[in-house]
Amino acid sequence: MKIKNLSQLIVELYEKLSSWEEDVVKDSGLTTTQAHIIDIVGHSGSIKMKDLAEKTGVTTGTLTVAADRLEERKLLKRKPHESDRRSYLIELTPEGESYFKQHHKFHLRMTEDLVSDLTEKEQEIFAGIIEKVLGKI
Amino acid sequence: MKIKNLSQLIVELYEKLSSWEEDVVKDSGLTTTQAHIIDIVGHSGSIKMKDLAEKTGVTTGTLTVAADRLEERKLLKRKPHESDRRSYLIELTPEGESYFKQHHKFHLRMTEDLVSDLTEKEQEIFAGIIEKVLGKI
DNA sequence: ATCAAGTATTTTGATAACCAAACTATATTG
DNA sequence: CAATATAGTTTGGTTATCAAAATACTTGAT
Repeated sequence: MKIKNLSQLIVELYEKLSSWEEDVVKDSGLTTTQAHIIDIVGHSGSIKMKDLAEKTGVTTGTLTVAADRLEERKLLKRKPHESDRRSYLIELTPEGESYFKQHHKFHLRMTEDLVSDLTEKEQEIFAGIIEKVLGKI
Repeated sequence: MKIKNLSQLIVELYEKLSSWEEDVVKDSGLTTTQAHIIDIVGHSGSIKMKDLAEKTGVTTGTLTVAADRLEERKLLKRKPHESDRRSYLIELTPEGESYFKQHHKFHLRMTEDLVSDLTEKEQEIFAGIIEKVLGKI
């Protein structure tokens, strides 16, 4: 297998996933950053600003503003940290949870769509290879 | 194969690729948009603003500004269209070409790294599955 | 040939993302 | 307790982004 071909295929796959994700996020009325934040909080549960900023890959200053927007839209809330008065815990509101679940469902549909031409066997092999690539095996 | 597992794996793979790409682009001193534009022009060669905007997935207004920045940095240039005086052809400068080639090399290294734990056979299967997923077969 | 309609790009006006650095409030440590 | 560290916000500045208006040119129909 020439690395060149494989590289090209991976880039194309990445672009396909990327464009799907962007389309669905924009349709939902959030920016990609906002959706990313909802997704991380949805997965992590209650999380400190600082840790959330780190996971999101932005500075705390950037996150402050993004959290403001999401709080305005009632998708998340800041809860005072019980033992550290400098800190907040970020949590999803019911609306935020609902967005998160919906987005999760989109991923399932997207995956179904993506692998619809693969046999059951091929899907398993695909999963195994991705696990290996991710260093999970 | 449960779609749920596969979906999770695909999301994780996507995130891994995404973070690699972002890291390397930021290190290069360009924004992701700028790198995206260089990449598209590098692949397409001489291309009209309108077509470039479409391929990049932004409005022509957005592209005008981005092209200005890249022209300031001497990575691309506007060349008047020979037969349509409303239009420009966008091309990479030698510096732009050099950036493009370097980025391409990064993709190759990334791919090598990514599939280093796979056997030759597995790499071929992986490529075949991606081709199928992309509708190339 | 001319004039209306269409097209390519730029400009404008607004919101949002993003960073680094300064700032505020609280916590920790010597 | 004082000095230092940490969590989050604010500030000042660049860039991305869009929709809609403006500009300059092309095309099609009469």
